[in-house]
Amino acid sequence: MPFMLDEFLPYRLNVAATLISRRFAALHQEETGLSIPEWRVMAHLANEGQVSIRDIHARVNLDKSIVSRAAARLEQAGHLRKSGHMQDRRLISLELTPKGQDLMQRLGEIADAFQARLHAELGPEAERFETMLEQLITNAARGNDTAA
Amino acid sequence: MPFMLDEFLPYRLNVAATLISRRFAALHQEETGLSIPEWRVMAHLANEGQVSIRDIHARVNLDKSIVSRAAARLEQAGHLRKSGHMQDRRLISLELTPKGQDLMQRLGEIADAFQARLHAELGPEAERFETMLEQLITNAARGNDTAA
DNA sequence: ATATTCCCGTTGCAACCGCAACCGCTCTTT
DNA sequence: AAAGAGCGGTTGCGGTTGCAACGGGAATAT
Repeated sequence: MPFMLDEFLPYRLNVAATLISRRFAALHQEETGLSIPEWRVMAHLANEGQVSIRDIHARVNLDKSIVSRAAARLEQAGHLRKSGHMQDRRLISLELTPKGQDLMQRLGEIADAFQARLHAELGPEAERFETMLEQLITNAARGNDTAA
Repeated sequence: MPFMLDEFLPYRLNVAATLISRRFAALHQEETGLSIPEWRVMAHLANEGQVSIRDIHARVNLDKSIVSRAAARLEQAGHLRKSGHMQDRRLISLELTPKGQDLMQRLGEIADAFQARLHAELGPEAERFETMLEQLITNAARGNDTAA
């Protein structure tokens, strides 16, 4: 049994992730033009209100620098506004502009529809799937590496 | 319900994929130094023998150019050998060198062990999980986009 | 046989990623 | 209060990605 690449879980996860992301991108890309990092920043802002870069970095699995640059692009595009934090002047408060809120409103619907579609395709066991995915993430998150 | 990013399947798939890939990389990186594309090319060669670039491209979800460059690096490192195809001189035959075979031998063991470990962490339903993952992939593969 | 079309692999290029260095600000220590 | 350590965000840089264009080779049509 020489080892089969396409039965290898990491490989399949990667393939699934890129394909699904492409599908999703195809649904909103033309309307929004957002990249994946930009989309994540927007989505996080949409239900957190005022947030700093480091918060996003900690929450959505993106490097500081990526969040920083995504935010710069989004500000440039008029989707969010940066403002200084007054207690701690190192921090920067990010906040959606009305324009950004509108966009996310629309995008949220697209995302929800897509999510529903995926669930439908997965059938009744979609919930199980999500749970196990969660399992994988948390296991990997706290370095399950050297331990045995 | 403002839309929760971390219940969004594409997002979670992406996070899971990158984390798992990181875990796997940590296990073999130091020994092999292979990047993900390189690893895929090697793995495919390991159980296909002589293959052309386009075959790999079609099988392992990588752009032509990426396969081409990965192959160049691997040849440079002495893991594979390129040779011209004689029927069709457009094609290039890639083949593992003995050194490359040794590496894949070793790497296959690491991969199998990791796979086993993941299955253990997922518990008895790992099979179900794999099946549904497959489902997602095939659904996405043949453009499930515009079809309402 | 020649021209047109198509295919394979490589390369150019612009964008992006990840990491580390950096600068300014805050907190702690003394 | 001054110095040092620590934190937050940006920027520089090497390497990678993805796409489109290219050049050589094969296949088809006339």
